Amino acid sequence: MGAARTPREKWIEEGLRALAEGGPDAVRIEALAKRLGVTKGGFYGYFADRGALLEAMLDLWERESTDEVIAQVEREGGDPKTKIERAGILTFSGDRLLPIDLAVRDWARRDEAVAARLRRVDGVRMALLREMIGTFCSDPDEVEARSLIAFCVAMGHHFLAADHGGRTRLEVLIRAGDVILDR
Amino acid sequence: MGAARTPREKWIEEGLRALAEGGPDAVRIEALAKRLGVTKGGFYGYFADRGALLEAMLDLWERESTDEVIAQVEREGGDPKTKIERAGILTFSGDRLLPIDLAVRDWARRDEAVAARLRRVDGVRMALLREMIGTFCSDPDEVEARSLIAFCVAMGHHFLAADHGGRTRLEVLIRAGDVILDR
DNA sequence: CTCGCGTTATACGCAAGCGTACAGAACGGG
DNA sequence: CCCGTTCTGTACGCTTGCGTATAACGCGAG
Repeated sequence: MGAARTPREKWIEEGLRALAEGGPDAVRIEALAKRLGVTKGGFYGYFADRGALLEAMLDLWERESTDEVIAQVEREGGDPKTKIERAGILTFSGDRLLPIDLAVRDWARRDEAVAARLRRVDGVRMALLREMIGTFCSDPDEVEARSLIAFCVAMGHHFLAADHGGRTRLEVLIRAGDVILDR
Repeated sequence: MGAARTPREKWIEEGLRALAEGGPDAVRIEALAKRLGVTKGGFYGYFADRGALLEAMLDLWERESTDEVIAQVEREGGDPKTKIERAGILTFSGDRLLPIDLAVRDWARRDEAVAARLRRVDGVRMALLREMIGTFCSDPDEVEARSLIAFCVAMGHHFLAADHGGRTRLEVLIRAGDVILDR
Protein backbone atom coordinates (compact mmCIF):
# COMPACT_ATOMS: atom_id res chain seq x y z
CA MET A 1 0.00 0.00 0.00
CA GLY A 2 1.17 3.49 -0.76
CA ALA A 3 2.62 5.50 2.10
CA ALA A 4 0.69 8.66 2.91
CA ARG A 5 2.76 11.67 1.97
CA THR A 6 0.35 13.89 3.81
CA PRO A 7 -1.15 11.94 6.71
CA ARG A 8 -4.05 12.99 8.84
CA GLU A 9 -1.85 14.65 11.45
CA LYS A 10 -0.32 17.01 8.91
CA TRP A 11 -3.71 18.43 8.01
CA ILE A 12 -4.57 18.90 11.68
CA GLU A 13 -1.23 20.51 12.42
CA GLU A 14 -1.53 22.93 9.53
CA GLY A 15 -5.12 23.61 10.45
CA LEU A 16 -4.10 24.63 13.95
CA ARG A 17 -1.44 26.89 12.49
CA ALA A 18 -4.04 28.59 10.31
CA LEU A 19 -6.41 28.87 13.29
CA ALA A 20 -3.70 30.50 15.37
CA GLU A 21 -2.86 33.01 12.66
CA GLY A 22 -6.27 33.92 11.31
CA GLY A 23 -9.03 32.40 13.40
CA PRO A 24 -11.50 29.66 12.42
CA ASP A 25 -12.45 31.37 9.17
CA ALA A 26 -8.85 31.12 8.00
CA VAL A 27 -8.94 27.33 8.13
CA ARG A 28 -9.51 26.83 4.40
CA ILE A 29 -8.87 23.37 3.02
CA GLU A 30 -7.36 24.54 -0.23
CA ALA A 31 -5.12 27.02 1.59
CA LEU A 32 -3.85 24.29 3.90
CA ALA A 33 -3.19 22.08 0.90
CA LYS A 34 -1.17 24.82 -0.73
CA ARG A 35 0.98 25.29 2.37
CA LEU A 36 1.48 21.53 2.51
CA GLY A 37 2.59 21.55 -1.12
CA VAL A 38 -0.32 19.34 -2.06
CA THR A 39 -3.80 19.64 -3.52
CA LYS A 40 -6.92 18.88 -1.53
CA GLY A 41 -7.22 15.53 -3.33
CA GLY A 42 -6.22 13.48 -0.30
CA PHE A 43 -8.05 15.52 2.31
CA TYR A 44 -11.43 13.88 1.90
CA GLY A 45 -9.88 10.49 2.50
CA TYR A 46 -9.27 11.49 6.11
CA PHE A 47 -12.12 13.87 6.84
CA ALA A 48 -15.77 13.84 5.91
CA ASP A 49 -15.73 17.60 5.48
CA ARG A 50 -14.25 20.80 6.82
CA GLY A 51 -16.20 20.45 10.05
CA ALA A 52 -14.55 17.11 10.78
CA LEU A 53 -11.14 18.75 10.51
CA LEU A 54 -12.17 21.47 12.95
CA GLU A 55 -13.34 18.79 15.38
CA ALA A 56 -10.05 16.92 15.09
CA MET A 57 -8.13 20.15 15.61
CA LEU A 58 -10.05 20.88 18.79
CA ASP A 59 -9.54 17.30 19.99
CA LEU A 60 -5.77 17.63 19.64
CA TRP A 61 -5.71 21.09 21.19
CA GLU A 62 -7.78 19.99 24.18
CA ARG A 63 -5.55 17.01 24.80
CA GLU A 64 -2.32 18.98 24.50
CA SER A 65 -3.66 21.79 26.66
CA THR A 66 -4.61 19.58 29.58
CA ASP A 67 -3.27 16.03 29.70
CA GLU A 68 0.12 16.74 28.24
CA VAL A 69 0.69 19.93 30.21
CA ILE A 70 -0.28 18.20 33.45
CA ALA A 71 1.80 15.14 32.62
CA GLN A 72 4.87 17.22 31.92
CA VAL A 73 4.37 19.33 35.03
CA GLU A 74 3.96 16.23 37.22
CA ARG A 75 6.96 14.61 35.60
CA GLU A 76 9.21 17.51 36.52
CA GLY A 77 7.83 17.80 40.03
CA GLY A 78 8.54 20.61 42.48
CA ASP A 79 6.49 22.52 45.02
CA PRO A 80 2.98 23.78 44.11
CA LYS A 81 4.15 27.25 43.20
CA THR A 82 6.79 25.93 40.81
CA LYS A 83 4.29 23.59 39.21
CA ILE A 84 1.80 26.36 38.59
CA GLU A 85 4.44 28.63 37.14
CA ARG A 86 5.54 25.87 34.80
CA ALA A 87 1.95 25.15 33.77
CA GLY A 88 1.41 28.82 33.07
CA ILE A 89 4.55 29.00 31.01
CA LEU A 90 3.62 25.89 29.04
CA THR A 91 0.19 27.35 28.28
CA PHE A 92 0.59 31.09 27.98
CA SER A 93 4.03 31.38 26.46
CA GLY A 94 5.62 29.95 23.41
CA ASP A 95 4.49 30.23 19.84
CA ARG A 96 2.41 27.12 19.64
CA LEU A 97 -0.26 26.77 22.30
CA LEU A 98 -0.71 30.46 23.14
CA PRO A 99 -2.06 31.79 19.85
CA ILE A 100 -4.27 28.74 19.45
CA ASP A 101 -5.62 29.30 22.93
CA LEU A 102 -6.48 32.94 22.23
CA ALA A 103 -8.12 32.05 18.92
CA VAL A 104 -10.20 29.31 20.56
CA ARG A 105 -11.25 31.76 23.27
CA ASP A 106 -12.73 34.16 20.75
CA TRP A 107 -14.23 31.30 18.77
CA ALA A 108 -15.96 29.98 21.87
CA ARG A 109 -17.94 33.19 22.17
CA ARG A 110 -19.87 32.24 19.02
CA ASP A 111 -19.91 28.42 19.13
CA GLU A 112 -21.38 26.56 22.06
CA ALA A 113 -19.55 23.32 21.25
CA VAL A 114 -16.23 25.14 21.35
CA ALA A 115 -17.29 26.89 24.54
CA ALA A 116 -17.98 23.51 26.16
CA ARG A 117 -14.45 22.34 25.36
CA LEU A 118 -12.96 25.55 26.64
CA ARG A 119 -14.96 25.13 29.84
CA ARG A 120 -13.30 21.77 30.40
CA VAL A 121 -9.83 23.11 29.70
CA ASP A 122 -10.24 26.22 31.82
CA GLY A 123 -11.72 24.10 34.58
CA VAL A 124 -8.53 22.06 34.77
CA ARG A 125 -6.38 25.17 34.81
CA MET A 126 -8.45 26.89 37.47
CA ALA A 127 -8.20 23.75 39.60
CA LEU A 128 -4.42 23.97 39.42
CA LEU A 129 -4.53 27.62 40.43
CA ARG A 130 -6.84 26.96 43.37
CA GLU A 131 -4.51 24.24 44.55
CA MET A 132 -1.50 26.50 44.58
CA ILE A 133 -3.14 29.60 45.95
CA GLY A 134 -4.78 27.47 48.62
CA THR A 135 -1.33 26.76 50.04
CA PHE A 136 -1.00 30.28 51.35
CA CYS A 137 -4.58 31.53 51.54
CA SER A 138 -7.19 29.87 53.74
CA ASP A 139 -10.42 31.70 52.83
CA PRO A 140 -11.99 29.68 49.98
CA ASP A 141 -13.75 32.71 48.55
CA GLU A 142 -10.50 34.62 48.42
CA VAL A 143 -8.75 31.63 46.85
CA GLU A 144 -11.36 31.65 44.12
CA ALA A 145 -11.02 35.41 43.64
CA ARG A 146 -7.25 35.31 43.42
CA SER A 147 -7.39 32.35 41.05
CA LEU A 148 -9.72 34.26 38.77
CA ILE A 149 -7.43 37.26 38.88
CA ALA A 150 -4.33 35.22 38.13
CA PHE A 151 -5.99 33.52 35.19
CA CYS A 152 -7.42 36.71 33.75
CA VAL A 153 -4.06 38.46 33.92
CA ALA A 154 -2.08 35.54 32.48
CA MET A 155 -4.51 35.21 29.60
CA GLY A 156 -5.92 38.70 29.27
CA HIS A 157 -2.73 40.69 29.03
CA HIS A 158 -2.24 39.20 25.57
CA PHE A 159 -5.46 40.95 24.55
CA LEU A 160 -4.42 44.24 26.13
CA ALA A 161 -2.83 46.90 23.95
CA ALA A 162 -1.31 49.53 26.18
CA ASP A 163 2.03 50.94 27.19
CA HIS A 164 3.11 51.30 30.78
CA GLY A 165 4.97 54.58 30.89
CA GLY A 166 8.50 53.39 30.33
CA ARG A 167 8.02 50.07 32.06
CA THR A 168 8.18 46.76 30.29
CA ARG A 169 5.09 44.59 30.18
CA LEU A 170 7.14 41.92 31.89
CA GLU A 171 8.12 44.29 34.70
CA VAL A 172 4.50 45.20 35.32
CA LEU A 173 3.49 41.56 35.22
CA ILE A 174 6.08 40.64 37.84
CA ARG A 175 4.81 43.38 40.12
CA ALA A 176 1.26 42.21 39.45
CA GLY A 177 2.30 38.72 40.48
CA ASP A 178 3.40 40.13 43.84
CA VAL A 179 -0.02 41.68 44.35
CA ILE A 180 -1.97 38.63 43.23
CA LEU A 181 0.05 36.20 45.31
CA ASP A 182 0.05 38.60 48.25
CA ARG A 183 3.83 38.83 48.49
CA MET B 1 -33.60 64.94 -4.06
CA GLY B 2 -34.57 61.47 -2.90
CA ALA B 3 -34.24 60.77 0.81
CA ALA B 4 -31.82 58.02 1.70
CA ARG B 5 -33.78 55.12 3.07
CA THR B 6 -30.55 53.50 4.19
CA PRO B 7 -28.05 56.22 5.07
CA ARG B 8 -24.39 55.72 5.74
CA GLU B 9 -24.89 55.34 9.49
CA LYS B 10 -27.24 52.39 9.05
CA TRP B 11 -24.56 50.42 7.21
CA ILE B 12 -22.01 51.20 9.89
CA GLU B 13 -24.42 50.30 12.66
CA GLU B 14 -25.33 46.99 11.08
CA GLY B 15 -21.67 46.33 10.33
CA LEU B 16 -20.78 46.74 14.01
CA ARG B 17 -23.59 44.37 14.93
CA ALA B 18 -22.20 41.76 12.53
CA LEU B 19 -18.69 42.33 13.88
CA ALA B 20 -19.90 41.81 17.42
CA GLU B 21 -21.70 38.60 16.56
CA GLY B 22 -19.29 36.94 14.16
CA GLY B 23 -16.02 38.82 13.96
CA PRO B 24 -14.59 40.77 11.03
CA ASP B 25 -15.16 37.94 8.57
CA ALA B 26 -18.87 38.11 9.27
CA VAL B 27 -19.08 41.67 7.98
CA ARG B 28 -20.44 40.75 4.55
CA ILE B 29 -21.97 43.53 2.53
CA GLU B 30 -24.76 41.45 1.07
CA ALA B 31 -25.60 40.00 4.48
CA LEU B 32 -25.86 43.48 5.97
CA ALA B 33 -28.09 44.52 3.10
CA LYS B 34 -30.37 41.58 3.75
CA ARG B 35 -30.70 42.46 7.42
CA LEU B 36 -31.44 46.05 6.44
CA GLY B 37 -34.15 44.82 4.08
CA VAL B 38 -32.29 46.25 1.13
CA THR B 39 -29.92 45.10 -1.58
CA LYS B 40 -26.33 46.24 -1.78
CA GLY B 41 -27.28 48.66 -4.54
CA GLY B 42 -26.85 51.75 -2.44
CA PHE B 43 -23.81 50.62 -0.47
CA TYR B 44 -21.21 51.68 -3.03
CA GLY B 45 -22.60 55.18 -3.03
CA TYR B 46 -21.31 55.62 0.52
CA PHE B 47 -18.25 53.40 0.60
CA ALA B 48 -15.53 52.73 -1.94
CA ASP B 49 -15.40 49.09 -0.92
CA ARG B 50 -15.71 46.75 2.04
CA GLY B 51 -12.48 48.05 3.55
CA ALA B 52 -13.90 51.57 3.73
CA LEU B 53 -16.83 50.27 5.75
CA LEU B 54 -14.52 48.52 8.19
CA GLU B 55 -12.59 51.78 8.60
CA ALA B 56 -15.77 53.73 9.27
CA MET B 57 -16.90 51.10 11.77
CA LEU B 58 -13.62 51.37 13.66
CA ASP B 59 -13.85 55.17 13.59
CA LEU B 60 -17.25 55.10 15.23
CA TRP B 61 -16.25 52.45 17.73
CA GLU B 62 -13.13 54.33 18.74
CA ARG B 63 -15.05 57.55 19.25
CA GLU B 64 -17.83 55.91 21.25
CA SER B 65 -15.35 53.96 23.35
CA THR B 66 -13.35 56.97 24.44
CA ASP B 67 -14.81 60.43 23.91
CA GLU B 68 -18.41 59.58 24.60
CA VAL B 69 -17.66 57.38 27.59
CA ILE B 70 -15.44 60.05 29.10
CA ALA B 71 -17.94 62.79 28.34
CA GLN B 72 -20.77 60.89 29.98
CA VAL B 73 -18.65 60.02 33.01
CA GLU B 74 -17.55 63.64 33.46
CA ARG B 75 -21.10 64.84 33.00
CA GLU B 76 -22.38 62.68 35.84
CA GLY B 77 -19.47 63.57 38.12
CA GLY B 78 -18.68 61.91 41.43
CA ASP B 79 -15.51 60.82 43.17
CA PRO B 80 -12.73 59.00 41.23
CA LYS B 81 -13.88 55.56 42.30
CA THR B 82 -17.43 56.20 41.16
CA LYS B 83 -16.21 57.55 37.85
CA ILE B 84 -14.08 54.51 37.16
CA GLU B 85 -16.86 52.15 38.06
CA ARG B 86 -19.18 53.98 35.70
CA ALA B 87 -16.59 53.93 32.92
CA GLY B 88 -16.10 50.22 33.43
CA ILE B 89 -19.82 49.60 33.32
CA LEU B 90 -20.22 51.67 30.17
CA THR B 91 -17.45 49.74 28.47
CA PHE B 92 -17.58 46.19 29.76
CA SER B 93 -21.28 45.72 30.30
CA GLY B 94 -24.27 46.10 28.10
CA ASP B 95 -24.95 44.45 24.80
CA ARG B 96 -23.52 47.07 22.53
CA LEU B 97 -19.93 48.08 23.27
CA LEU B 98 -18.79 44.93 25.05
CA PRO B 99 -19.07 42.37 22.23
CA ILE B 100 -17.62 44.85 19.78
CA ASP B 101 -14.73 45.45 22.11
CA LEU B 102 -13.97 41.74 22.45
CA ALA B 103 -14.18 41.23 18.71
CA VAL B 104 -11.85 44.16 18.04
CA ARG B 105 -9.40 42.75 20.57
CA ASP B 106 -9.09 39.47 18.70
CA TRP B 107 -9.01 41.28 15.38
CA ALA B 108 -6.13 43.45 16.57
CA ARG B 109 -3.95 40.39 17.02
CA ARG B 110 -3.87 39.96 13.23
CA ASP B 111 -4.15 43.53 11.93
CA GLU B 112 -1.63 46.16 12.92
CA ALA B 113 -3.92 49.07 11.97
CA VAL B 114 -6.60 47.73 14.29
CA ALA B 115 -3.99 47.15 16.96
CA ALA B 116 -2.95 50.80 16.73
CA ARG B 117 -6.52 51.94 17.34
CA LEU B 118 -6.91 49.56 20.25
CA ARG B 119 -3.67 50.92 21.71
CA ARG B 120 -5.17 54.39 21.72
CA VAL B 121 -8.41 53.24 23.30
CA ASP B 122 -6.75 51.07 25.93
CA GLY B 123 -4.34 53.90 26.67
CA VAL B 124 -7.24 56.16 27.59
CA ARG B 125 -8.81 53.50 29.77
CA MET B 126 -5.59 52.68 31.54
CA ALA B 127 -5.09 56.39 32.24
CA LEU B 128 -8.45 56.46 33.98
CA LEU B 129 -7.53 53.43 36.05
CA ARG B 130 -4.18 54.90 37.08
CA GLU B 131 -5.93 58.06 38.14
CA MET B 132 -8.34 56.29 40.42
CA ILE B 133 -5.96 53.73 41.87
CA GLY B 134 -3.45 56.53 42.44
CA THR B 135 -5.87 58.03 44.96
CA PHE B 136 -5.21 55.26 47.48
CA CYS B 137 -1.87 53.84 46.36
CA SER B 138 1.29 55.90 46.28
CA ASP B 139 3.86 53.57 44.70
CA PRO B 140 3.69 54.27 40.92
CA ASP B 141 4.84 50.77 40.05
CA GLU B 142 2.13 49.26 42.17
CA VAL B 143 -0.42 51.64 40.66
CA GLU B 144 0.55 50.37 37.24
CA ALA B 145 0.40 46.76 38.36
CA ARG B 146 -3.03 47.12 39.92
CA SER B 147 -4.31 49.00 36.90
CA LEU B 148 -3.17 46.18 34.67
CA ILE B 149 -4.82 43.64 36.92
CA ALA B 150 -8.08 45.57 37.05
CA PHE B 151 -8.20 45.92 33.29
CA CYS B 152 -7.31 42.30 32.60
CA VAL B 153 -10.02 41.06 34.96
CA ALA B 154 -12.71 43.44 33.69
CA MET B 155 -11.98 42.47 30.11
CA GLY B 156 -10.56 38.97 30.43
CA HIS B 157 -13.28 37.37 32.49
CA HIS B 158 -15.49 37.53 29.41
CA PHE B 159 -13.01 35.22 27.68
CA LEU B 160 -12.85 32.85 30.64
CA ALA B 161 -15.02 29.76 30.58
CA ALA B 162 -15.05 28.26 34.05
CA ASP B 163 -17.36 27.63 36.96
CA HIS B 164 -16.56 28.69 40.50
CA GLY B 165 -17.83 25.87 42.66
CA GLY B 166 -21.31 27.12 43.42
CA ARG B 167 -20.36 30.77 43.40
CA THR B 168 -21.65 33.23 40.85
CA ARG B 169 -19.23 34.90 38.53
CA LEU B 170 -20.46 38.20 39.91
CA GLU B 171 -19.75 37.11 43.47
CA VAL B 172 -16.21 36.15 42.59
CA LEU B 173 -15.73 39.40 40.71
CA ILE B 174 -16.83 41.44 43.69
CA ARG B 175 -14.37 39.60 45.91
CA ALA B 176 -11.70 40.11 43.29
CA GLY B 177 -12.44 43.81 43.34
CA ASP B 178 -11.68 43.82 47.06
CA VAL B 179 -8.30 42.24 46.42
CA ILE B 180 -7.42 44.47 43.48
CA LEU B 181 -8.44 47.67 45.23
CA ASP B 182 -6.83 46.53 48.49
CA ARG B 183 -10.02 46.75 50.55
C1' DC C 1 -47.68 68.12 -12.72
C1' DT C 2 -43.34 67.26 -14.30
C1' DC C 3 -38.64 67.14 -14.25
C1' DG C 4 -34.21 65.94 -12.20
C1' DC C 5 -31.35 64.03 -8.99
C1' DG C 6 -30.18 60.79 -5.67
C1' DT C 7 -31.33 56.15 -4.20
C1' DT C 8 -32.30 51.40 -5.01
C1' DA C 9 -33.02 46.90 -7.63
C1' DT C 10 -31.38 43.85 -10.97
C1' DA C 11 -28.06 41.65 -13.66
C1' DC C 12 -23.43 40.64 -14.77
C1' DG C 13 -18.44 39.02 -14.58
C1' DC C 14 -15.12 37.42 -11.62
C1' DA C 15 -12.78 34.91 -7.86
C1' DA C 16 -12.53 31.74 -3.91
C1' DG C 17 -13.87 27.81 -1.74
C1' DC C 18 -16.51 23.38 -0.84
C1' DG C 19 -17.38 18.64 -1.95
C1' DT C 20 -17.39 14.93 -5.73
C1' DA C 21 -15.73 12.02 -9.53
C1' DC C 22 -12.36 9.84 -11.77
C1' DA C 23 -7.95 8.82 -13.59
C1' DG C 24 -3.18 8.27 -12.85
C1' DA C 25 0.92 7.56 -9.87
C1' DA C 26 3.44 5.26 -6.14
C1' DC C 27 4.53 1.86 -3.14
C1' DG C 28 4.49 -2.82 -0.91
C1' DG C 29 3.21 -7.77 -0.97
C1' DG C 30 3.22 -11.80 -3.41
C1' DC D 1 8.03 -8.16 -11.73
C1' DC D 2 3.32 -7.31 -11.47
C1' DC D 3 -0.90 -6.34 -9.17
C1' DG D 4 -3.89 -3.99 -6.15
C1' DT D 5 -4.49 -0.80 -2.61
C1' DT D 6 -3.92 3.80 -1.37
C1' DC D 7 -2.93 8.31 -1.99
C1' DT D 8 -2.77 12.35 -5.16
C1' DG D 9 -3.83 15.50 -9.16
C1' DT D 10 -7.20 17.39 -12.16
C1' DA D 11 -11.58 18.72 -13.48
C1' DC D 12 -16.30 19.71 -12.57
C1' DG D 13 -20.67 21.85 -10.57
C1' DC D 14 -22.26 24.59 -7.06
C1' DT D 15 -22.54 28.43 -3.79
C1' DT D 16 -21.21 32.81 -1.80
C1' DG D 17 -19.45 37.18 -2.08
C1' DC D 18 -17.18 41.33 -4.25
C1' DG D 19 -17.45 45.28 -7.27
C1' DT D 20 -19.62 47.41 -11.59
C1' DA D 21 -23.09 48.86 -14.88
C1' DT D 22 -27.49 50.19 -15.82
C1' DA D 23 -32.28 50.77 -15.48
C1' DA D 24 -36.29 51.83 -12.60
C1' DC D 25 -38.11 54.33 -8.86
C1' DG D 26 -39.46 58.19 -5.77
C1' DC D 27 -39.34 62.49 -3.65
C1' DG D 28 -38.92 67.40 -3.66
C1' DA D 29 -38.18 71.72 -6.31
C1' DG D 30 -40.05 74.58 -9.56
